Amino acid sequence: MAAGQATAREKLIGAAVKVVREKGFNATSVDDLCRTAGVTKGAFFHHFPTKTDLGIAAAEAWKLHANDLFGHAPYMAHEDPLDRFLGYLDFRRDMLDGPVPEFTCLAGTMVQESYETLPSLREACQDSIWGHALTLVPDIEAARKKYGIGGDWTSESLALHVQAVLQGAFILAKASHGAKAARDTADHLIRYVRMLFNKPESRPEGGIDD
Amino acid sequence: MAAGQATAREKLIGAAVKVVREKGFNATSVDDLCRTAGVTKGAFFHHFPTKTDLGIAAAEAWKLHANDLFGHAPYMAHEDPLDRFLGYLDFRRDMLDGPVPEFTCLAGTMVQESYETLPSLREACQDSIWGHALTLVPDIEAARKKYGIGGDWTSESLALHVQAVLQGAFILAKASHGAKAARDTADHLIRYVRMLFNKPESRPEGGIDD
DNA sequence: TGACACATACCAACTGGTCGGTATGTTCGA
DNA sequence: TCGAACATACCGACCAGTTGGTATGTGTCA
Repeated sequence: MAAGQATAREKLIGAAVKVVREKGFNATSVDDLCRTAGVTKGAFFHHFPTKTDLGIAAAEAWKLHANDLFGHAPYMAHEDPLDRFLGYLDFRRDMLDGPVPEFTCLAGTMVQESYETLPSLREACQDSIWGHALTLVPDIEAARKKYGIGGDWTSESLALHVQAVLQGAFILAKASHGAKAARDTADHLIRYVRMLFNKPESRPEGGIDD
Repeated sequence: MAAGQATAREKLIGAAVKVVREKGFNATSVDDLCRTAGVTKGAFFHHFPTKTDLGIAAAEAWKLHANDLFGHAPYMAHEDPLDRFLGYLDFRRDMLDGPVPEFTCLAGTMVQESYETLPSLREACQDSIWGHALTLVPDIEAARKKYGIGGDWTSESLALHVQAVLQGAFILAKASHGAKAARDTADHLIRYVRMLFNKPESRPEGGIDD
């Protein structure tokens, strides 16, 4: 609290974010988490009444982390709301590289294992996913107004669709142990959004290849 | 195999499909599965060397079930390949009703918990997802030829994109304990495919509301 | 200033119960 | 009478969570 180092609580949340994304929530034991965090079991249950409560805290931390990361990314400097939205999508597609456990979503992983059995964790995951998705709504809404885009859809639903496609991309990446299918599906998403806003693929030279 | 009733093996696979979709793979115990199937533990380990092997068998059965269900659905009667493809998408969106555990994907659920820890199960899940996705490719390919649709994408990638969006829709449904967000994201997918094929929303009266 | 009361952070050993899996039958049709 | 298909009883490992304790503040009042 006062000093500089991470507390046991923070170390445990960090360990949960890491290990749960690799093994899933149920397969991650409290001992796993303590070992990874470098703390004892006593410290664990001092800070969290149950393992589920650590999951909830991790989901909250995950949302804050995501909103901080994407809220301060380079593309946020764009003046145009559509440029910011498209910048977000490009940024997310370009994140789909490196080891699979490093770009997947903690909340999306945990909710699959908890939605019928751990209501409080399910709720925390929903809050994490929705809480991030809805940060996109103002830009989408502004872009629609600015460019006069109508259509039979809401800005909220498009923001959630973006998250859905990314979550689906993570599953393909996990299933195939590689990111190619995930990148391809992100490209389809980007193509869709550009079509919605009448702004088809613009860059004259893509540069990247697979 | 020979007689009429389901064998213990078949009952166990059926139980796995049901219970794993509700609770996840790791949270489902062998005793759970035996209880649900109405067989004993001896029967379980007579047919499957490990719990993982039942997961693998369930993933295979899941693929066969899906390909049978969608291969014989009403929309398959359409002559036009694009109508069949769009019929598939409508059918899948309309399935997003009723209890969440009944429309979600077994393979997508299991792969999240196994991709880093159980290679053989991960592979079976990939085979299940890809094996179903690729059944869409011939119709997509034929529709592109018939209507002269080009674009910088492959038919395989679109087939996988469809599965990705559905998988993502399932996660939104699980997170929100309801199907609304899932249906909305399916609508975005349908809108995208129609735009790709220059066939915007056609029905004069949707009929359904939320 | 210092000593007492209290709170926070953490620790190692332990517990009751559950887990996946095994060992050893029993049943029954060919 | 043999083997496949089951059933029953059981095992050691591991699990989430508990216990009783220590070390280190922190506020407060004589």
